[in-house]
Amino acid sequence: MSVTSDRRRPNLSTRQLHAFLALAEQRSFTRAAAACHLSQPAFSALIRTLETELDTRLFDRDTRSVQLTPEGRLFEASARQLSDDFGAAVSELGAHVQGRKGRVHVAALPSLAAGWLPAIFAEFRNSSPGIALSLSDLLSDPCIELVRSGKADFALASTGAGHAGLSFELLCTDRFFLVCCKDHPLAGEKILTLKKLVPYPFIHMSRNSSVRQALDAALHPLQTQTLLEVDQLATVTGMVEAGLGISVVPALTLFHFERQSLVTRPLAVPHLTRKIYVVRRQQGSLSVAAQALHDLIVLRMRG
Amino acid sequence: MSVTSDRRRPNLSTRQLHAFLALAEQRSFTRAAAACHLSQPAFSALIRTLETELDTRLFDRDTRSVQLTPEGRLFEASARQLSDDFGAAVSELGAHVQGRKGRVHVAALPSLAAGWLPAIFAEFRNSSPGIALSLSDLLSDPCIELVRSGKADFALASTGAGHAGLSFELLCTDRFFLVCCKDHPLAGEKILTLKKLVPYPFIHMSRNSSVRQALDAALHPLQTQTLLEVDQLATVTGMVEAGLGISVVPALTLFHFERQSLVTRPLAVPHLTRKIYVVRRQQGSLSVAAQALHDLIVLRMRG
DNA sequence: CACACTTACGATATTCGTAAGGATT
DNA sequence: AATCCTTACGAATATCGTAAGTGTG
Repeated sequence: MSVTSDRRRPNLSTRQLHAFLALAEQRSFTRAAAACHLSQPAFSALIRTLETELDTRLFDRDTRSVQLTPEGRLFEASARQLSDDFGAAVSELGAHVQGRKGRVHVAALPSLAAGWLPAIFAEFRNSSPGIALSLSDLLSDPCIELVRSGKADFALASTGAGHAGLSFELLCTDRFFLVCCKDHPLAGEKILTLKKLVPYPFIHMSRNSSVRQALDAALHPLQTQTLLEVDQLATVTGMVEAGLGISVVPALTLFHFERQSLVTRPLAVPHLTRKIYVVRRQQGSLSVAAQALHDLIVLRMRG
Repeated sequence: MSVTSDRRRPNLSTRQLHAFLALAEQRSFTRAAAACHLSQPAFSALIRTLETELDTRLFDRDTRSVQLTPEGRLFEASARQLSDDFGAAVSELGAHVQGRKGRVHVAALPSLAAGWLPAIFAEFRNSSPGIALSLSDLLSDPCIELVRSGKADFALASTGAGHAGLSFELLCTDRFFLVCCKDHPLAGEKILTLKKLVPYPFIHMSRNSSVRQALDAALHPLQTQTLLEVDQLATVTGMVEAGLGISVVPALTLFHFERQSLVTRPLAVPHLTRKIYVVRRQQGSLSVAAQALHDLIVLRMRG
């Protein structure tokens, strides 16, 4: 029976590589064994098994001198390279595991991306400066699509619809506020119901925005006087500030409306909420970096 | 007590690498175990050990699906590269060990290089086409210097002087021949002694050649009529053929004198010999390729 | 309940360190 | 005699395969 199997896939370990290199440098079993924290006979056996597995004498050992054979010298270059590459791979992996390196791609609704996330990102960047951050500030559906395709690690979106393969975890329930000019009749109202709002001209977000969808659902069957539909919250700010109309937006967007001439007032409409979900793929864990950012987001929102 | 030592130098084996890659491809412990010729639990333990040593979960294993974690995907690229590099290094080494690849640098006296070695080299090249051959055709001293400096694997030279660190193994004892024109008075002599030669004009090799040194030693105290001293045997051929004089050369150089107009006759001078040695460094073995060529040279000369 | 991974466990192999052996200076 | 590598050997450790356990569709 032939024993060619050993030749085909010798089982080498990094310890053997390290031992080989130590011996090549020290040219002494005794010193190299000490450098490897091994007894000298154990070290000797380590080298012997390496030579057996490679089916070659790597060292000429005269009692008085130890030196590489020509084949050993050939292997030395490979061994050094391999050892370095191993070290680099392990240390790269370690950096990712420890959160010192990595990349996180978050998809989030524009309203969150502009107002609430910046502080979170700043805090995360401060504690994990080695993590590269990407943020896609898009509407719910494109956000979710980025997660599904694997381009984003997770999303902060508002659709609760059951997408197969995705998991939706409720992050928070966003209550709505009236936004109007300081001198608007509604600015002094104690209790703001939807019925009190509808007589006034409205600046709306476009229909595919999460803000608008939550609002429309709550208004039904009331009708508003829609003065304008816009895509960006910043535009709403400008329009309302110019006195063209009022608007209704979730708490997390109030960042856009902190201005002298404007007033923001909570609505007394319990069922008018926008739910924000953390959306991620159902199977497959997050990277260490993504998990850390996820945890921070959840902590700052709920903790 | 902290246990950071495992993190610093994890002991990985090529089997673990191979197992990892098999599982990453097959996405099934059962199939990957089969591919590695292991029982499934043993394979499972192999992966667990790898994850422990790297201090990371590399696979998300739901009972129903197995897939890489983000960190696992990161490591996959490194693992594939490392596995390939290992294979390349081992196979390169194997090729050298089996004599399918390699390089041999021989230093040899010009007289051997031109006449006797070509057939040897041809035979060696035929049986070992992957071995790159170098030949330095120099006088003894430069040949030996190439060996001492490690530039040549071994030399075929004639100095028996004791150089420290070099070993001299007698390869053959070269007897001398008269070379003269077919119509020269000596061409018909039955028994050729040195005394019969000295009256005639001599074409000599230069004093630092091995041929000349052996000859001078044997002549003493006889004196020859030195017509000319030249460096190359081929020049001797031309001079003798032109009828300018006679010469005395070792058997291994007779290749130069196989010509219609010339006669070569053995000398009856037992102590006139040139000894050819195989010179190599005392410690340190020859490469597989060099050893093979060495063995062939010894075999063809002595066998 | 069928399938796939994990845990349990006894048997086998490997690897360790101590101690003795052999060769060279 | 001193030094350095190898061999011998009992002990500790690791790894294997079989079989039982666990969780999910």
